[in-house]
Amino acid sequence: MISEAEAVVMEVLWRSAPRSAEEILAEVGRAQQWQEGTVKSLLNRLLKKKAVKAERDGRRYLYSPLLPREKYVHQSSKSLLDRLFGGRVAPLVAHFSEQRKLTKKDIAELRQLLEELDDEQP
Amino acid sequence: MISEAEAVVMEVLWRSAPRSAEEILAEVGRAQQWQEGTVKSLLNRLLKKKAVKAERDGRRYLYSPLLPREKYVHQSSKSLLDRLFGGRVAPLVAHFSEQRKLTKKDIAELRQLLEELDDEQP
DNA sequence: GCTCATCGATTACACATGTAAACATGATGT
DNA sequence: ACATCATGTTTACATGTGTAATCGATGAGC
Repeated sequence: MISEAEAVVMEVLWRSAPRSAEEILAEVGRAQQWQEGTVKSLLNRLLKKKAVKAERDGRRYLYSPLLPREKYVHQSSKSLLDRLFGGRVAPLVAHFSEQRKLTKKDIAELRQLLEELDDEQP
Repeated sequence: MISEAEAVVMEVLWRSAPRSAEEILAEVGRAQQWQEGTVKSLLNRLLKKKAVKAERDGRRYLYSPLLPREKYVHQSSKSLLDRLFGGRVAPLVAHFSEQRKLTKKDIAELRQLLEELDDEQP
């Protein structure tokens, strides 16, 4: 699958695409301390993995995601959930609850969510 | 940190410890197709990482976890949550909800959980 | 005491990953 | 047309990981 460093590049493209390597570097170079070559390498690996595509734009390429963020998020979350929580969501939430890591906002949103589920499935 | 293959060994020890390498192999060997040497290597890496300890028992060693499962679970979950959901729990649950991956049991438990939170914080 | 079976420790090796330098090539200014 | 610059491609290299074979020590049976 796609690695953590690669995912950083993907996040940039998911926010907005197509983008040139230079633009990607500009956006990510600050947070990560990456050189140009690093971003180029990552882009090439992503191309090889068919996670992004590149279209020529004059001298350079513009990159766009092929792998949808939704899919990546789902794969990652499901894998974690399966490995650590027997594939079930409630135990995960319970875990964060025990760690007091639920914000008031989380709680409000969860409540909201559950209500909506009620409405949907009468 | 501790890798996925290593975590498989840890799970065995978290279920019950101390255990000999042989016992660990017996328990994981079926599911994973691991040879003896593989388990030994993983145990050694875990020792080096201070994730387990070993106490002599005659000719062999008995291994026990040093890293608590709670800690491992928390690190892994938090890292995923931060990277993919802005560090917040509700969006993760929403994600699974959209994917229709909330079981009835999940929903019931979440509801329960929220009620308990109400009681706790008056 | 010598030999063999058992364990753990060491070493191996291919592939992934993070990080980047070196190289190639085509566009550009002069 | 030529040198230079900007871009992408190839190669590099250390470290981590999955998977194991081999080496070495140590206790057990003869």
